[in-house]
Parts: sequence; structure tokens; C-alpha cells
Amino acid sequence: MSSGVARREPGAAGTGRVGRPRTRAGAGSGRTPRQEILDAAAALFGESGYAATSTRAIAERVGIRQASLYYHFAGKDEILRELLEASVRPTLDVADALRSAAADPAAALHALVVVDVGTLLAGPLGVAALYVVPEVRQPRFEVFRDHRRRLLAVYAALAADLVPAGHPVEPAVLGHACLHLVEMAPSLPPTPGLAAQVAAACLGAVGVTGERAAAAARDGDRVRRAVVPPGA
Amino acid sequence: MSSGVARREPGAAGTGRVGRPRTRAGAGSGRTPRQEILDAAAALFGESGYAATSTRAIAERVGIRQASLYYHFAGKDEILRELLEASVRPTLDVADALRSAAADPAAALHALVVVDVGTLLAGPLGVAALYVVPEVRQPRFEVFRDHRRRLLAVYAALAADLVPAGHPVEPAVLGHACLHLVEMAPSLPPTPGLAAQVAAACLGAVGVTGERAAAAARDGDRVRRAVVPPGA
DNA sequence: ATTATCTATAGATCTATAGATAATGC
DNA sequence: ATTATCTATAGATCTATAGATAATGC
Repeated sequence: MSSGVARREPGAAGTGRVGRPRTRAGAGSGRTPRQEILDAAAALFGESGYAATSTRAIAERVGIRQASLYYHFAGKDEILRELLEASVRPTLDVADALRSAAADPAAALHALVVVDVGTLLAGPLGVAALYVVPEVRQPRFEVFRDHRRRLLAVYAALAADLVPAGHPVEPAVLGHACLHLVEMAPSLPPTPGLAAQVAAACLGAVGVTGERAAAAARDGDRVRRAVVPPGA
Repeated sequence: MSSGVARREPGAAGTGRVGRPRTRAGAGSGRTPRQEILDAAAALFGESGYAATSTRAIAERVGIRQASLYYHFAGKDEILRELLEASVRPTLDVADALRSAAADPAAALHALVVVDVGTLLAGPLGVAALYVVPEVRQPRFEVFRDHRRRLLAVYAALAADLVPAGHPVEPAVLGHACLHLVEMAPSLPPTPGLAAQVAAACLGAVGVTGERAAAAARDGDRVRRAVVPPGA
């Protein structure tokens, strides 16, 4: 995914792949070993937490030996870093486009929340739980934190445009509120239309309800479909 | 606190306390050793996470040796369990009283959020970060989870009473939304009136804004002061 | 030759227990 | 005698490195 379309997918041609075969052969899911590791780690991090997940547990789930992880990643850190960055980047990439494509900031907020929730739900579940992982405060995760801070700023800016006069909540607090509401989504039981519901809750939090909120939902959907290619 | 008023506070009389003195003497903060451990652990759990905090680190911050922890707690688990339960119980204790004391459910919701945020901010900071700790899913923390589930049910019930016709968010989702908004509070920079702002955001999320929200804030404050003794 | 795995292991933890010790209380 | 600490340590991890091995690619 990240390096474009592979000319010849490693391990996909014929029967065998390059390199010593694994002890536990496995069906060959088509994923890159790197991606297999990321998926396994995301699941385990979500289940048991980052610190409590051992490299041995990750390797076991992938079907390789613990030491083999280090051929693909420098360490546990690097796995977490990659998971975190992959989970914010897509949303951040479309945030500005959504803002400028929408006439009403309410529609932009709605669309942004729907995209953001969609991204979190599409990725390996449990990734959102990682946002709160305390290790993330360490400097090596600065890139992720910076991305998330930018996303927060977008939410806060939209909130600032939207709060009606007299609404007793500061835009900065509302920015955090939206971000937290979005990040709560993966911890909810799967619900049809969840993304739109979270978006409506965010609009309400910033003081937009009733008919204007309904209009924002309609416009937001249109804008989102225009900006985010339907297949992506 | 848990076993009533101590007849004679251990270690408070005269100069010395019972038991072998600590190597690193310390000023004697008046807290029970048990409480010292809880405070130290809460701070460290918040900074570095539960799994990443060693018993040695906790002991070091208290000023005792690692093994001495086990005189007071059976293990790290028990420390976490006690911290978690202490952070929900106070809110749960007043939840029903607030509901029945308020004429408008909006006022009850406002009051409940203010109490809940206040409790989280009053306790050792970082405790709220523990709610998301994956270890909490394990059966030994069932009591805490049960308390939190009951709190969630209260929020959901209030939301169900409040949602205006046509509001596109289900009460169950709104219950989670309020709980998450409350739990976000400790991660925000200290802001004057934060609890009331979070309450307003919750009311907005359930569809209550404008004049009715303002009234709920006023009534909620009255109800809260009536139910929660001012000094507590 | 290159790639991706394996086995083996060093070194650094970390949790929890056993048993000794130094205070106060009676 | 009771209480709260201490020292010492067993046993179980866990991370990361070194070096061998078994495939494919050319």
C-alpha cells in the first residue's frame, strides 16, 4: 500500500516465497510479512495494551519466531509508531480539502467526523485505544503527536466558526471534545450509522442542533463524497 | 477513610511510628503508608501506564523498598483496583440522588457531569487515563467495570429522557458520549469552569442547547449544592 | 547472492516470597 | 508481641543480538 503497486508481489508468484520458510507454514494471506506483523500487533495492543504485549506474543500470532520480528522492525516502538501514524494520516490528508469544499463549517465538521470515524473503524480495531497509551508521550512518537495536534487544531477551528453567541464552551475545549468523541467510536458496539451519529453528537456539542444540523449532515455527505473518492 | 475514623492515627502520635523505620526517612506527610502507595502509583500509572510501571518504581517514589509494598497490597493489581474503584464510587453514590432531586433531566445531567468531572479532577491526576487501560478488562476488575457500567446506564437513561424528537443519535451512543466527554477532562489543560463547560458540551450532544441549556446549568448547580454537601 | 527465516543466548529486567531487623506497645 | 520495614534471592519473564540455514534469483 505504501510503496505503490508492487511489480511482482513478493511471495505471491508460484508456490514459494524468497527466504527460509516458516516453521508454521500458514496459508499465505497475500499480505506482506511487515503488514502481517502490523495487524497482529494492532490486535494485541488493543487487547492487552502496548507494554503488556510481548514481542513473543506478536510473533506467535504471526506464526514466526520472536527474533524474526527484528528483521522487519527495529523494535516494538517502530511497530507502534507505524500503526499510530497510519491511523491519523488519512484523515489529516483530507481535512483541508473538506474544509474548503464545504460552504457551511457545520457541513465540514460533519464530513470530517464521518471520515475520521470511518478511518478508525476501517483500520485494525483497537488502534484508537493506543492514542491514550502513555508511551506515546515519549519523543520518538513526536510525528504522530504532531499529526494529532494538527487534527485537533482543525476541529478547534471549525468549532470556533460554529459556536453560537452565548454558548458557554470554549473552542479549544470543543476541539478536544470532538476528537474524543471520534476516538470513542471503536469502543462502541458496532451500530449502523455510527459515524453519522458521532458527527451529530459533535455538532450538538458545539451548539448546532435541529434543522441546521440536519442540513449539515446532508451537505456534509455530499462534500465528503466529492472529496473522498468512493472507493478509498 | 474506609474503616471509619481511626482512634489514634498510626504514626501520628509523638515522634516515631510503629515498625522498623524507613531507610529514607521522609518528612512524614500524615498520610497512611497505604495512601502514600496509592498516590505514588496513581501518579506513575498516569505518567507511564500501568504495565510499564514497576513495583520498584512505585516503592522508590514512596521512599521504601520494593518488597515492602507487599506488606500493604497483595500485588500491583490490588493497587489499581483500589484506585479505580475510588474514582467511580463517589459519583455513583450521588447519581440517583441527583436524578430524583432535579425537576428537569437536563439539570440532573448537568449536575451529574459537574460532580463526575470534579471527582476525577480532585483525585490523583492520571486516574482517568486508567479507565482505558486494557488490563481493566480482566475479571479481577469486575467490580470497577460494574460500577462504571452503572454510571453509563445513568447517563444513557438521562439522555433517553432528553433527546428531542428527530435527534439522530441513539441514547446508548449518547451515554457513551457523555462518559467519554467527562473522562476527557483530566487530559485538558486546567481551565476555569471546565466542569461546567464539559456539562454544556454533553447537553449539546444530547440535543439540548440555548436557553434550556442555560436554565439546566442554573438548576443543576442548585440541585448539586443541595445534594452534595459543600465541604465534600 | 539475496532474502527471510531459524536457533541459541546474553543481559536486563520484574514480581513475589522468605526470613531478619528495628521500632513501638503493653 | 506487634508492626512495618529491611536484605537477599528464586524464577520467570522479556528484548535484542549473533550467527546458522533454507528457500529463491540470476
